[in-house]
Amino acid sequence: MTVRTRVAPSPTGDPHVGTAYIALFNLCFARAHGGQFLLRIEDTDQARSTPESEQAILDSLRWLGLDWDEGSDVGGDSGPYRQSERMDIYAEYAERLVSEGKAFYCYRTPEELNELREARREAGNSTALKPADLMLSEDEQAKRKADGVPAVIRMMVPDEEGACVVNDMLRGDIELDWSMVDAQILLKSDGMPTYHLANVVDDHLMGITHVLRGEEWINSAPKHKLLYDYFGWDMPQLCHLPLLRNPDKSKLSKRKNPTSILYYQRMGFLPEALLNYLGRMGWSMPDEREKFSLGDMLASFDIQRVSLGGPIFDVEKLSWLNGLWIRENHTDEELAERLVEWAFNKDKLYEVLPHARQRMETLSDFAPLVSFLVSGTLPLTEDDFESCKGEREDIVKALQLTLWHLEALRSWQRDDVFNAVKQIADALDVKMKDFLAPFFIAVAGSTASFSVFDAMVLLGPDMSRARIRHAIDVLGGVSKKGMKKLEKEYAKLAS
RNA sequence: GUCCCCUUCGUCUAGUGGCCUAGGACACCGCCCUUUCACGGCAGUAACAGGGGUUCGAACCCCCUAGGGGACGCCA
Repeated sequence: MTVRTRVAPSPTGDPHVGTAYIALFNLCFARAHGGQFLLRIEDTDQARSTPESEQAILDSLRWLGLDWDEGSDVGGDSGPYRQSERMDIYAEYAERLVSEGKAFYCYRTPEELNELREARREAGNSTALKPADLMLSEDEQAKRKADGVPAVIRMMVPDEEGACVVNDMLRGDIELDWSMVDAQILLKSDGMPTYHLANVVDDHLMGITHVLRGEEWINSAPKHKLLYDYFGWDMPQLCHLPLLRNPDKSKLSKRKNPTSILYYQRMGFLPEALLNYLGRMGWSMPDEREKFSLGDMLASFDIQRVSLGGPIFDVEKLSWLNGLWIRENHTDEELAERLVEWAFNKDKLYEVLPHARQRMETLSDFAPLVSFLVSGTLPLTEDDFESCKGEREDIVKALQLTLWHLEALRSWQRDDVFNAVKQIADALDVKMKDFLAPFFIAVAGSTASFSVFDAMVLLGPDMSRARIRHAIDVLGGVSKKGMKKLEKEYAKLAS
């Protein structure tokens, strides 16, 4: 048995707890059956995958203790399929389908596609475009080709009534109407494969027998099944795991919750506790024990014990569990070691000393100056913002607009953060000095601190965003109506 | 809009036709321990979404309704 997890960097490059969640269950399922657990890094979208974002994922998984087996394709020089000179294998497979009439070149423009989808929706149908919808006359096809219109390769799909039956290890047979399945793009105009092609080809080449992935993939299973049929390959057994949710039950997202493993790391959660908690999401030990290690989980793993309701990620219970791990599994000596490893070490001191030293008269000035860097959520109250200029409403607005801008940031260097904040300050026509005041409170807990930009860089993107979000909450938050208004305003600023 | 998945305390869950007057954990509340707070101990509030079947018997099987979520991209 060979099981794989495909991991893709999130748009901002942060390692997502959802990725670790899926990886954990893949690992348990594979190892509990004496099989292999392989990892495959997704790198078909150049905009997302950078060497740094890929490395961050690998580091995070390793930090959690999720080690993958030999044969994984995790970048560097080791990967058999990801190296750019090998990317053309996907094109070859796509061409093979074209020559067999199972795929076709498509020269349609984005505008045309929008119109076609709109027409279908208005007719009350699904928006799935079929080969027949996309067909151009031979003349037109040749003309566009000659004009150099970008082409993609799409797969042929049945255009008939009826359903595709997909088997899921937890749900049994699922019937999905063929009418919902569109002529999926397999090869993009830049020559890169889409997930669907890459996924099927890689899994086949890697000898994957079982795929455990998130529930959001159920709807594309028919496409994958069809591709396996087209290639004449055996399809792996599928298993769709429930999705981790925000407190409002929507799919776990960083806009509503810290989702980066780095955040939990910086917050001071132990990897074994975080992993333990993820193992409790949608799964339980046969004896209902709350606290268990990866080894314990492995020893009693049974995929049938997965419950299908999407679990809400509850930081409070995670904290309790983390406390249990700290208190019950560490001697003073071990705890001291962990603290040193976490933040109380020379490297971290060197990071902050340049910012702190100008403000020190005695050594004892140091701790209060930097304590916010090793704190979790700051104990703020509304009164802390009293010294800030402007109405409370305007402060909240400034915080929220900037928060969105910071959420969109790809890179978290000092200049990037500075520019993002400055853009909003300029757009709102507020002097930088006044604009920054609430950010000092939110991020450092006080206006008497070193540069808020340096502070945010040291804290990292997720902790910084979480602090700003917390400040907004402390100030009373934004009403649903107000939020819509702000979103409109932000859209205007951003464009 | 179309299709798919899901539905047990506020939250995570146990439960696979009789052991269910539905069990555990977090949170909350109360008491005890304690010079404070926390930890720990004890106790309490709190759930089978609704309606129809099937069955001697249904949280569990079937159907309908409702609610929630997801998918419908040259993202994964």
